[in-house]
Amino acid sequence: MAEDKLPTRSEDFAEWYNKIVLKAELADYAPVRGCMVVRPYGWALWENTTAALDRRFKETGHLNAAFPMLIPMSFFEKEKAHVEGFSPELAVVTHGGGEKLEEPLVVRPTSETIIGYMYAKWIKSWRDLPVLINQWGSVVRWELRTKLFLRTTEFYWQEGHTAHATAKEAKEETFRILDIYADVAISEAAIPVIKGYKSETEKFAGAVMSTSIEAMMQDKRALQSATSHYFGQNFSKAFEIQYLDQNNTLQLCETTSWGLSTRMIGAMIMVHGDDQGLVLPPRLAPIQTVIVPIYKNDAEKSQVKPVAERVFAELKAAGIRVKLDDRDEVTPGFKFNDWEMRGVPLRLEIGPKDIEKGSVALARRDKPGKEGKSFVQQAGLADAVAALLTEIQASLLARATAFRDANIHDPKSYEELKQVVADGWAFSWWCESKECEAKVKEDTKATTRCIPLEGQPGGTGTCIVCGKKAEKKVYFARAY
RNA sequence: CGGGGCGUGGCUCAGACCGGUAGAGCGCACGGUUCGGGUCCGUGAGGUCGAGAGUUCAAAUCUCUCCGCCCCGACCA
Repeated sequence: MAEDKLPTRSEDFAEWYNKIVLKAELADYAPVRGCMVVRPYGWALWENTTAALDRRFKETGHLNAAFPMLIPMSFFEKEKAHVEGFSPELAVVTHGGGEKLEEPLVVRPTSETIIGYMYAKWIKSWRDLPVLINQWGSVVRWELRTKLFLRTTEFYWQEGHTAHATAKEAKEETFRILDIYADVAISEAAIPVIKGYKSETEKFAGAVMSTSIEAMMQDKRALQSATSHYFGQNFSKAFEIQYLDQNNTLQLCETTSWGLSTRMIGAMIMVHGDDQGLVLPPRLAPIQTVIVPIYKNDAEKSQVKPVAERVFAELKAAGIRVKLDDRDEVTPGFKFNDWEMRGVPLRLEIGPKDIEKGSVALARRDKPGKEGKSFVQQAGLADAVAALLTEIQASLLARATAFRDANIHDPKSYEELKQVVADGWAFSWWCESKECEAKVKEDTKATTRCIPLEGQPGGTGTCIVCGKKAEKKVYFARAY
């Protein structure tokens, strides 16, 4: 099986990533260009992520709905920036039922247009506002270069679309959702993300303001992990989303949209994984604890098996996502490696020695080797396991945060910036001009990731590129 | 679309330069053996050699065309 081993992250990070996705059976290549099949283990991880998000959306008053995946081509032409942004990557249906269609239908790359159309129909009065709707589904974008989970032709996501009476409310909504995204990333996925504004060049096609959460991968590249946009009246003008206010005056709505996709799975892989394979955060891991029974003959098996089954039942009853690996055709050593590769946070071993001592052996995925190994009594095991899972979750976040902070630099000169973004992020004053942004990209391939909402030093400084006065500091990094 | 690499059982690849009727390891099935860190032995199933055309008595191998995949760049959640 040697040739099947993962390359190490330092040898070839891109190849390590591809192999891990395939080997851990998160996803596989589909027979369609740039598309992937999300396999059950990967989908379970996504479902846990979506559940965490969906709960928060509902707690903040949002409702789920479903809109068509086919959108009339003409809808895209109604908002100038939107069509310019998306037309290069549209998949278009030209035939239906054997006949050429009068108007081609676009396979949705995002649903602002068709939802905007419906909102225009539904919204008449100030009493109808706000409209807070989310949709779970998939979209298609004809990307030139794809990569499993990070950028596939079709990808799964949620897209929220809201309409409000005032700019203030719409902006509040934009940030409310950004906070939810950051909370899910940090407290569920254990990914320390940075919230911020996108620059003019990086913002969404048709947005007045785009915000995002940005995460640092282990190769120090940045991954935009979710976005939340404020549209002002751009889409309400294009689709005539209007309402009568309390003074019987016709007003345009203020709208937002926001999305988080299966890309988040890619972020988890690249933030936490190690050379053994996946490392999943306990809160989202499909299997939180795997039990590996150990025996070398039928006599031992008959002793070990009932205990393993009892422990399994206890953990399950305690609400822990637990799996009992009772395969007879492979050895315990094989199972250890197998579940490590699949990122299960905690392994629980039960063998003859444990039966004798009334104990079990625990092995933490985040701390391979002796450091993460412990022995605990079978009595009160569920509490001990739950506590350990909580600790692992915290330790993953702490480790990722330390890594991120160690790789964010504050270059003193443009020359130094060029050096640091080759293998890290730069946090620098920037005059917010497109020219300076373009120069950095040209010289280093790094782009502005976001102007962070928090952690601005205050006052003013001088732009790291041109030396002119700058109001804000921005992150420069190479992005996925 | 530009640059690079690659298409041979499920996977990783050998065979190609020098044409002669397809191999290995892993995986898979079955039997036995083993089991606290990727057991070992035996038996067996499994291949339009990416596709098409051409050259030839004969093509995985030579020629041409096409298709697909991966990596790097432009586009992007």
